[in-house]
Amino acid sequence: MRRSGLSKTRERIYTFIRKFYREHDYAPTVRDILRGCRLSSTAVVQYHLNVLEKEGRIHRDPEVFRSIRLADKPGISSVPLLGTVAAGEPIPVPTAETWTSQALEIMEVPEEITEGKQLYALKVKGFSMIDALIDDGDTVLMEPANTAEDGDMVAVWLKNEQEVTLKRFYREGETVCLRPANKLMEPIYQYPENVEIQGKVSAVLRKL
Amino acid sequence: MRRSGLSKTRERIYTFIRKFYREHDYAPTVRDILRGCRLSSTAVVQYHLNVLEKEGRIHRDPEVFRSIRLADKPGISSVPLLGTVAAGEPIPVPTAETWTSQALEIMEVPEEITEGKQLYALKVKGFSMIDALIDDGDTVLMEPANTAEDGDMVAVWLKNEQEVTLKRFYREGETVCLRPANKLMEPIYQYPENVEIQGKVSAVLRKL
DNA sequence: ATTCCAGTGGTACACTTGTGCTAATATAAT
DNA sequence: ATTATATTAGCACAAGTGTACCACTGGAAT
Repeated sequence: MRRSGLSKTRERIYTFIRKFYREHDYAPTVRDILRGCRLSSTAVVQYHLNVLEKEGRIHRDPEVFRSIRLADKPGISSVPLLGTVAAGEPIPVPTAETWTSQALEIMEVPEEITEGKQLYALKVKGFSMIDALIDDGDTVLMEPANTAEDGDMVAVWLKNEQEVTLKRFYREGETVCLRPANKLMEPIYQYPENVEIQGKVSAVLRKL
Repeated sequence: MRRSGLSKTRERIYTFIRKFYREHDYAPTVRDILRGCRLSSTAVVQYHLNVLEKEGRIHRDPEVFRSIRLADKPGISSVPLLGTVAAGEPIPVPTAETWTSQALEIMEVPEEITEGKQLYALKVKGFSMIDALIDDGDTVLMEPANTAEDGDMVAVWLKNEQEVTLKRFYREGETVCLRPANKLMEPIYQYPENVEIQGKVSAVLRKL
């Protein structure tokens, strides 16, 4: 008998449960495991399930069919809400530590929006970004960035003006053109030395 | 029978399943639902589960105990994208059949946004709603409604003008005041006979 | 040897569960 | 009123299911 090391059948059972969960999104029964692991007695399965539970690797409710749960979690992208952004304030740029340590809240967003990228969220205060069609109370999802491509919606820090605005970014010869998303309003032109890109706006979320 | 609006028992069953999942991490049986919703026949539960499955809100494997799975992953709701909305077009109002049958796409959004409510999504085409801070290409999440409270952002159909706009709704004596979200722009006043509420705007989603 | 124990096999019981069937009721449309 | 459709009700059956029980194997410690 192997005192050190893991029981082979028990590991096969455990991995089978994982596999079964991936394929069905619900737990297998004792007899599902029996067939899946080519065992010949429900008692064997029962025995190993009891051990696995005692080891804390699974949970079960007595007498409830398909009640096996793994000490495991589904992966949804959670995004830290790092603070608020208002007119005249620089946007806080997150570091590895601030990422979750000083998060006010963890927001859960679909992967569709993040596309796997590491984003952070900011709550917009005031109407200073209304020309970017961003309202008071909206949430913006930011992607950390120092540079931008033409057409990107970026958060820029204007050194002389000492303020942050959200604009679409275009290079035009020697200057930089910053266009509001709202086409009714006029673009502004700046020298590259005066603009500092703080991040790309990846999405806007408005809850009414 | 109510053709518009959702079956009450069916919604109770659906929310019970969600609640049960939150509490147990596995699906309820038909009889769990029966007891939890204080119904008196498994056939009633079976009937509504069949409808829910036809509507695409749940999935089941035949003859498998506790095989109910929600179309919504935990923390994420799926919302049918029913079409586009542009100036001069009425907003399509969904019925039970159109819910998933004619959905162009199923969008996944955080449950934080839907708050459990049954919403549908529309893609905005053109700039007709820019005074509501809604851009071309934005997605609006609509909640079906015929009435509105003061301050609600609603989609209204103006009969005389034959067009839909998104505005904030206020009653002012005999008339109805419709305010653009953009405070730079002027509100319009209408007689109640001319406005027909098509739904509440529950959220705005902009992907850049 | 003997004892101990993790692990395996086989089986049976009592209960649970999805489903099918029939009937009844309620509301809407004609 | 009549028809159609949605919903509720009661019940029975076959199969699925967790669990208890007993017997057995093989290696390790004594």
